[in-house]
Amino acid sequence: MAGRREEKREDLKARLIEAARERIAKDGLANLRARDITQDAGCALGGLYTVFSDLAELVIHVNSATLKALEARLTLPETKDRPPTDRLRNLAQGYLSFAVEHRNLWKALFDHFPPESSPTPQWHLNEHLFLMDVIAEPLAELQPDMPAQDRAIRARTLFGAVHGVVSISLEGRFVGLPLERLSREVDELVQTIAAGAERRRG
Amino acid sequence: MAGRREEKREDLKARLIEAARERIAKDGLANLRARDITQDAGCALGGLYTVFSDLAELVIHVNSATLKALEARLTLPETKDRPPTDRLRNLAQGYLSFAVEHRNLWKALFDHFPPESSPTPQWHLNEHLFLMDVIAEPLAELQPDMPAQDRAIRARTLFGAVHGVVSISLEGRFVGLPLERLSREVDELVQTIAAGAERRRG
DNA sequence: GATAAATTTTGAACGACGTTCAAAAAATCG
DNA sequence: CGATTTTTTGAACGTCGTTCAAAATTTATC
Repeated sequence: MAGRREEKREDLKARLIEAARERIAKDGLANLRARDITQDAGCALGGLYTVFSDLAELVIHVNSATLKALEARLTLPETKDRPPTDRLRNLAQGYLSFAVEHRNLWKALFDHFPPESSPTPQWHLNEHLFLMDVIAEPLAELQPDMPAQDRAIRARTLFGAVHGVVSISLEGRFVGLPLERLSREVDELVQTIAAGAERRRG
Repeated sequence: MAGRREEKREDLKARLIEAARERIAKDGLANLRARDITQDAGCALGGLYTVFSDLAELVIHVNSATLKALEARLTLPETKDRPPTDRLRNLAQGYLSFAVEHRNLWKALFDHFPPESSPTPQWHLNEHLFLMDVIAEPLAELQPDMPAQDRAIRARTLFGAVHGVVSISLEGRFVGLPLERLSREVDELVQTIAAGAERRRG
């Protein structure tokens, strides 16, 4: 009967994360309430604070799950041996469709700012890095002579550009575009950047 | 003694906006408190609600002022008659430096989501459009044959790309870049996109 | 200028929230 | 089974945005 303690604790933790995940997916991060989560998870209000230090830490675990789902979506072997530009285009389209299909969970990735009292832990910051890696790989084929560090920075820039176009559209601060048109804009952006990179190669 | 009423009302409104602006600039949108604002503005807590329907509406007025400041920064006649690509590069650098110099006010532009009960008014949504216009102008020179509507969409994409790169960096979700390097990434991104646009012209 | 009526300003009070912690309940041990 | 430790509970606290009856002030009337 050893480890039964830890097991129950992990079970509660998982239930809380799942409850929070569903609430965020349905109503958005801004409408997340500790009382709703604990009710859904079947524990008392205080139970949440026996597992997490605060609500922000729970949200980080939800975001961690979202990042894993995004990684799964972006590492499908779909276009394993296509030209690097096509692989980048595919990544961008995958990012766009993930954002559209899981809008609230995706938005929570960027809308959540933990209080200064408990900043984002390093393990979660590191979880973002796969994004850079999946982008850097096709980039390496496009510009084999670029130093790895420059390539990492360039991957970040490419991600930022695609992410910016997607989020400007989905946050609806400007006039909304039909998804079809947004998809084309993203695709042309990636092609343009990829062509620009290739042109400088060698 | 006519209009004295309206005058006092407008004065209180201005004091509240300025107090909120200073609080956001110093401590960020997330730390904005109605009690702090009214104390700074020299009125009672309830006074805020005689002028604005809620705190969100006051924030919109602060964001309106920030957008006007950004517009002023981006419409300096600095590079009035330089090639269109240089003008785009200049706009991007101006956007970056504005974001760096007024980080919290700039962040508030994108972190503020009014509740569904009182969505962003049209007049404020319209205030964002100058951004599209200042970008569309050099784009028109680069691709004179592109239909105006396509150009408007393309301007949005270009803005989104630059904004994304800047915000990914300044929000510190990934490893931070030295400003100098960030500036170069933005510049090369704009040059690449501009070159890509020009290549397709005619 | 005194008094009444209308308007503006005030800040205590309210409900909702995240968080805490003493007490109750449950599990473990001798 | 009683004693002791551990876990779970939810009432209570402090803070927040917001409201609104009452107080203060301004305006109107004579």
